[in-house]
Amino acid sequence: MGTDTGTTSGTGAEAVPAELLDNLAMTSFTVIALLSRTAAEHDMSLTQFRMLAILRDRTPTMAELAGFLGLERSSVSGLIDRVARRGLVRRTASRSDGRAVQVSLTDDGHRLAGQVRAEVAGLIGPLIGTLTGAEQRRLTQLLGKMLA
Amino acid sequence: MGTDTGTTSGTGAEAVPAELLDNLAMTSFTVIALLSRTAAEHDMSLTQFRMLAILRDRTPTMAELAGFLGLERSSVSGLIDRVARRGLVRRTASRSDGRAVQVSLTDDGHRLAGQVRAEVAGLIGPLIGTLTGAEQRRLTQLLGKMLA
DNA sequence: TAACTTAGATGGTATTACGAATTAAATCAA
DNA sequence: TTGATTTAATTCGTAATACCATCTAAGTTA
Repeated sequence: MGTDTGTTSGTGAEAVPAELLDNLAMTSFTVIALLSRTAAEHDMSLTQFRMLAILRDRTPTMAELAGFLGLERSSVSGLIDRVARRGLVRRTASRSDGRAVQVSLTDDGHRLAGQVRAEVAGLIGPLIGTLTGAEQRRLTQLLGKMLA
Repeated sequence: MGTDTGTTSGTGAEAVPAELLDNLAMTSFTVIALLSRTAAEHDMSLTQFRMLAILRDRTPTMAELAGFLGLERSSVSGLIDRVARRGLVRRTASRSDGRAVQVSLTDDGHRLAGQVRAEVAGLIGPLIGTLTGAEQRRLTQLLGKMLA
């Protein structure tokens, strides 16, 4: 009793194996903590880091960016304010819509985004280093299937 | 160039495959977002939810709890204040150390923690439902090995 | 007993994120 | 074309998060 999430022999593949749930949660917390720490070393929040990653290959409007981040537009205004103050992103008036604002990375922003990504890769290395090459490929594939 | 994280034929298993890095990050954001949303529906933050999960099978001191959460002790004080105000946790004076405080879940806290966990399982279900049973077991095992 | 260390709480600050209200531009209707 | 409505973004006020520095009380050590 207590944990009602065990691998019950139910009506098919519906019940979530408790161990998978736990492993997914723990992995996620580990990865996110790692991303946060790396971002923090560059005086960035996790959200700012996400934003930089998103802007690497996009130039969205404020509303679109809010959509990507799952935030309200009002939240993104302040977020961009702070990052723009540091010269990492730039606001450009949209030519097609006089109300809209296009957000893009500056050169500094591009540099920082790339650098942080490399650092993250360095930190994730030891984590996935416990897996053999074949296991890494299998994990990549399984996660990919799940996300699809 | 630009992305310096490709699967370089390096000195062994050191380089991080970019795709694995991306899949891990995306999975983590997905899972964390799911946890956050579920917590938010119960007027809890992600940290509060983590705290509840931790307290399910522990009765740590404030300092120990801070260690589990990776937070400063001062941050945990306020965190516990807010959750205790809602009757989910309880502070008890430690008998072995007059300075220390033991934190434990109340019955309400236990109930809520269990309920939220069940809801999370329900939301993760569709995600991992794309995998066959065998794939789920393999994923569980791979994540477990990585976390070990 | 005096000096030090540790546990927790408190106060002040910056950030985050929200909702409500505001301004300006765009669209739709008459 | 004017007037009403919708939409994009910002601003304002609020609550929560988390930090650091500081404080108090309780332990430990010299």
